[in-house]
Amino acid sequence: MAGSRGDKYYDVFLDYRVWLKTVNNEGIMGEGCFGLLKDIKLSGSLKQAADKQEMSYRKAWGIVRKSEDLLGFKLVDKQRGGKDGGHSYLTPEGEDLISAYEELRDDITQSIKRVTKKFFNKINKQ
Amino acid sequence: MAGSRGDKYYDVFLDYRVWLKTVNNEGIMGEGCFGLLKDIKLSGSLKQAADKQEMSYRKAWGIVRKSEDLLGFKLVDKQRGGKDGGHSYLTPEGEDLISAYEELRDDITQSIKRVTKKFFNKINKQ
DNA sequence: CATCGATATGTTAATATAAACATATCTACA
DNA sequence: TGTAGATATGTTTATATTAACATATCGATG
Repeated sequence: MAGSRGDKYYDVFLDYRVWLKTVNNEGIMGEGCFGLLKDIKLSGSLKQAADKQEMSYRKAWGIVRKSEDLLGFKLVDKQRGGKDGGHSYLTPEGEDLISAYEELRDDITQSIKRVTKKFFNKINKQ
Repeated sequence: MAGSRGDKYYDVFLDYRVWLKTVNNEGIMGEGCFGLLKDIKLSGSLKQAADKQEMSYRKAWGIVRKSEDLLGFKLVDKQRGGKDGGHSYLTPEGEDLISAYEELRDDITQSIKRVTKKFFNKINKQ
């Protein structure tokens, strides 16, 4: 029976989240912002990135703005008007941030995998 | 200036959270529940544990109940009535869970520290 | 110089989460 | 046998987070 003592806990798992935050505990960047920035890099458009991430443009714009406001510098170089209506590109700082974050996330994923294995070994032995 | 390019990012840091969850993505245990269980172990009382964690008894009780409901077994052996009004002790399963979780958390803390160092080295070099 | 499509942003409605309030139940012990 | 103090739980209020709606602006190009 699911959850009962003695089964192998196949129905539970360890989950985690990481954020870059200000010392004032305000979230600068998490998975949402990261995904957005990555898709901006791919598509050259905040709107397209928002669509890809299945969030409203309003929300996506707000996430980027908050992040930039907290950091004090631009992550995205945004242009409006013109034939295509506008476009968005990552600034060098934006590029730096997502590559560092990606590396961070990969590293933590490994850690979590290792710890998860250990955790469930321990639990299942008991 | 805080946040501006070129400073050492002293004003930002990496934060994280971990949870034990059901595959249905319901939280079984996080820091809140862990802290409670630990204080129940120390005090022998859900009420005292709630006070220690600075949360209402109602909330504490709900956290433990949800956790137990999802797992399908008891984490706390609760007795009511009597001279002292009642008491709560961890079940062997509860003991197992907090010791495993504690080990898990310690391990992840180490991982995060290592990754944080790497992250900020990278960021600050750029 | 009108259009189109993306950026920009205020406002309001809907949900979800958490806090607060209220009240009942249990039982060793004086 | 009434009391005290902790467990047990429904209900409601408040708060925070997210989604939805509405509307303005910009500017290369036909």
